Amino acid sequence: MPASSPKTRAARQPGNAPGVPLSPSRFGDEKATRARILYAALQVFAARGFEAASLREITEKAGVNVAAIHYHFGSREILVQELMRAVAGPLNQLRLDALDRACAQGAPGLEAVVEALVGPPVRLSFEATGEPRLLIRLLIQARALPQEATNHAIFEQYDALAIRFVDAMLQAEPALPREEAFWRYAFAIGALMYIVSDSDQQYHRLHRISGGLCNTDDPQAIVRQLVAFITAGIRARP
Amino acid sequence: MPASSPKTRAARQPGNAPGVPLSPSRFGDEKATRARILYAALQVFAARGFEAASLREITEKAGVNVAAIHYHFGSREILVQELMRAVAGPLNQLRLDALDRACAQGAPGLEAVVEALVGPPVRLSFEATGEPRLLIRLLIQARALPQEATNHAIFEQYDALAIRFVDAMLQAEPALPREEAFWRYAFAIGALMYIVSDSDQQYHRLHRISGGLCNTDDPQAIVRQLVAFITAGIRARP
DNA sequence: GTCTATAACACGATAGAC
DNA sequence: GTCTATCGTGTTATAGAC
Repeated sequence: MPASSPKTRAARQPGNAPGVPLSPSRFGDEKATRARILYAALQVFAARGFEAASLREITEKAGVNVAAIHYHFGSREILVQELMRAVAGPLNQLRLDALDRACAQGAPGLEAVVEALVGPPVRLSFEATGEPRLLIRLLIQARALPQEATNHAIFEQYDALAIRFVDAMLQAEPALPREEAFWRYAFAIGALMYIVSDSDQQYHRLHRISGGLCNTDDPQAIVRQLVAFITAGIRARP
Repeated sequence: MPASSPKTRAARQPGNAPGVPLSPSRFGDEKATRARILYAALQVFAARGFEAASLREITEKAGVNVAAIHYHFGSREILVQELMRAVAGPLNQLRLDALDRACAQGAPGLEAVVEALVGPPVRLSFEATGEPRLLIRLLIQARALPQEATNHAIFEQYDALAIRFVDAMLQAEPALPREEAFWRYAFAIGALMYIVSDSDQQYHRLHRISGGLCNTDDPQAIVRQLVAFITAGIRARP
């Protein structure tokens, strides 16, 4: 593994502006090989898992050569890290922006705080990528299988996000004990990730077992249901 | 892939009694090769993911030969299926038993229903296996990566469980609309799985970001927090 | 039932032509 | 920047001795 120049040159290349929501065309110039690899990697890693996915499947989907990944990223592991950064960063920025907007109109109520937490990921997951739910499925797998490559890349920014939102929850509900606020933040994230991942194309579990009552393809319905459930849960007497 | 006799003979072999909680020794006779393979498979699949794990790592951990898996199970895929069945069956039976016990003392309150839903998996996950949380991590991965092998094996029994518990929720809270009951059942499962998987040996995210306030190694605390949050969420006005 | 040996193939990575 | 060819390794699965 020599520190050859193409790798380091490719690693410095911008390719993806921070804070920009994901979409097939927003990993950079859609024609650029690097951008096409990243989007194909999103699809394949989300569908197969990080360890199980192969670079060959990614390059086939991207329509590029196998060697292109090593030229543009240097290694499989670096590709994973850059993908996670490209996914987690914009998503969390949307949440922080939503929280800032809520705070700009005075001290936000609990509903507004929870909406800022769950609204952006649900909407982004459905609207911003070609196939919905890829994004959340990728994050679920980063959690399900802790790996050095994925965790170090994303945990730091998620920790800061959590503390920011817990503080906002505590400000909206001053009677809430600090310990409960942290537990319930975690419960909220769990409910969010589970429901978004639930309804993938093949199974639609909740839709099926509810006899069609729950439309898990409607992001507005998901957000509405999540906010009602989570706010009531946060307000529960310990 | 000829339908040779050893495979089918091995597949019929009982090896694991239904309804028995999981533990290293309860996949069957602890000395039996088949039982040792199953327990090693639980550990390795939970740690690495279904596709990424190799049979070699499983057989090394079980102290058996590589060929033993093919002799006792026939193929990698059948091993996965039998493992999922051995994991999901006993867990859900514990939940149904707990619900039955609650119903035996008259119509159960919502707290009792939720406790029957989340208590058994939390306790089983911590107490019944050598390494805690292996069990839930396995189920999370079965959800995160939909595969024919895992999903068909477990979804049917989970569907029945869901409907049983939603009915119990509706009986405890007659004013609750049926649609909301299904949404909130899914949210409860999401919160449960997320919190149990959160605190694996390396990261302990919630414990860390809460500054040590939340003890995610205490199953009683987890169940208490889950029940408070979920019951309040279920009772939310739509 | 358990082992060794090996077939048949997919993987990540790299060298080197263009 | 992009391709082909290939190396070395690890994988599932099976054949056959014991």
